[in-house]
Amino acid sequence: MLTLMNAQTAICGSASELDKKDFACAACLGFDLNICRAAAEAEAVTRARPMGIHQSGHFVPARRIISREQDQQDLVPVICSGWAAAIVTLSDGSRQIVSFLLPGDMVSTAMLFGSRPFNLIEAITDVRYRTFNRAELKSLVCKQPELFEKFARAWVEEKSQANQLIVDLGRRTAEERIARLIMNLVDRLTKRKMVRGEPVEFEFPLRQHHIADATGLTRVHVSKVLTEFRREGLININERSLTILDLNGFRRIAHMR
Amino acid sequence: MLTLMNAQTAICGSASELDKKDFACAACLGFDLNICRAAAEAEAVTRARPMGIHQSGHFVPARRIISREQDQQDLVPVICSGWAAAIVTLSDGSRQIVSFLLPGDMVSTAMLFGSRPFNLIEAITDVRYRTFNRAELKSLVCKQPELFEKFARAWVEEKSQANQLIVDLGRRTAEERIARLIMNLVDRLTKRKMVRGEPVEFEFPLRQHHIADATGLTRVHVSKVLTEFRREGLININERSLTILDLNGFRRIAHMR
DNA sequence: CGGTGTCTTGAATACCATCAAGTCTTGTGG
DNA sequence: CCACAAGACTTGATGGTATTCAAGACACCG
Repeated sequence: MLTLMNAQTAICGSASELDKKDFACAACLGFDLNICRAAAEAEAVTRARPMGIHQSGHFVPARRIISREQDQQDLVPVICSGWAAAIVTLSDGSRQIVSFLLPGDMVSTAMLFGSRPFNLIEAITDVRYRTFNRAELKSLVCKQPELFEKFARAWVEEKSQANQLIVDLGRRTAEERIARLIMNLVDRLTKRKMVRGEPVEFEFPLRQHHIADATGLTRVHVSKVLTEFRREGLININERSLTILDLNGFRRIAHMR
Repeated sequence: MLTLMNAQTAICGSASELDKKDFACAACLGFDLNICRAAAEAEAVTRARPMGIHQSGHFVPARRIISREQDQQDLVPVICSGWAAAIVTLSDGSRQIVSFLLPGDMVSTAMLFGSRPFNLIEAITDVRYRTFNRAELKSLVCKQPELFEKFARAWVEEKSQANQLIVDLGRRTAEERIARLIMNLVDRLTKRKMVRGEPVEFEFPLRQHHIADATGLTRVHVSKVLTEFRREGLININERSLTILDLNGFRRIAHMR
């Protein structure tokens, strides 16, 4: 049985490059949000009759695929560090990003029930993630009401995000979609304490093609809108970092209509 | 405590017009899919220490609102008969239909966890629905593994539908979106035995503005695409009934790309 | 230095929205 | 049952928005 401690050593990739803290739950940026703590606590609670979850840590470099549609039917991945994207690819090669995954995010709550994801997960930055055994995690979720509540909240959040994206893609302009995507990321990153304030500024590893795939636009048009935002002094992007210069003005665009 | 039997009498609306069978679970078109049977069985199982769910039947005429964003925080509605839509309204009056609700559908599995829905539910046809007490239903779901599995499946299905809609709105043409919407409804109605085959034909109460709101298009453009479909001999719509004349041709449009 | 990937820009085009009639349905009250 | 009004659908003209295509600027890297 792997425990939280020795899971940190069960890593694929060059050992020298990997830093222990990247898998240590106490240091995890998504600690308060994610299920690792709950799983660890559950393990502690049930130690009378030890009931640990099989899990393991993994490393994937930027731009590589974490899991395909058919992979890992019985494993539930959780992002420990880095950004990833859940992507649906159409037969003509066009892509739609269904969600961005940030540290502490489960890839999808539906995976707990063995839903065959028809999307693939791709690393945007270097990503460290942890996988849990699905059956074990599921039975633990059913037994631990507190853990169950955590999943319920994650599910509600996931559905709300999906609904918002549907409305954005169906009824909003290119400017609104891009502004809302950024504001959405600001909100989620703020919860993870990954945003420096006054002015709002944070690591922004997305390429324009990521923004295009997430907003249903083309790369070219994303470029035009972003330069327009820059020209108006709303935001600034460079060196993989995004600064919101005029927060109110930007909010107004994101919430317009 | 209301039971399944006397719930059928707890109906708002003119009693004469309401037919008992419209609420009778055994006659419910969504019987195999929905939670009513499971709830009834759970009641039977736990009769030693009776543990029923407070529920009640309701009637709403076509085009009227079933519930607003803030309504019914502690009630979980399930459609018994008729079609409804979950709609997000933007401040400029434009609307996006997030999902169509068919007999046997829960409005959203997320409601089980008290998620404040930021959309409203509107009846398309006359609708009969049943509401369950949220807290009671939730505790029942946690206790009954079989009921839990049913919810899990509904949850997975709901997420899958949402993801598909995201891809359709983000990356598909008007023709594809409309064709896929129709094929999606065919699939869901087939499961409910609400489709006559050879050629495929079924009750289709949607107005063109419903299709427009669901596909992110305008009413005018929906009209043009539909007449084009008709002109090509793919489908035929009249008298609130839709017939697919060229199933393969229509499938090809829906799945293209 | 060339190679690669990212971003930018402009022009041509496809797609869809908007506007404006006009026709056809559907529902309602007399 | 008819007359009328409101709503639903159709059609064509026009314009806007976003895509596609093509070319060039720029940085980074071996």
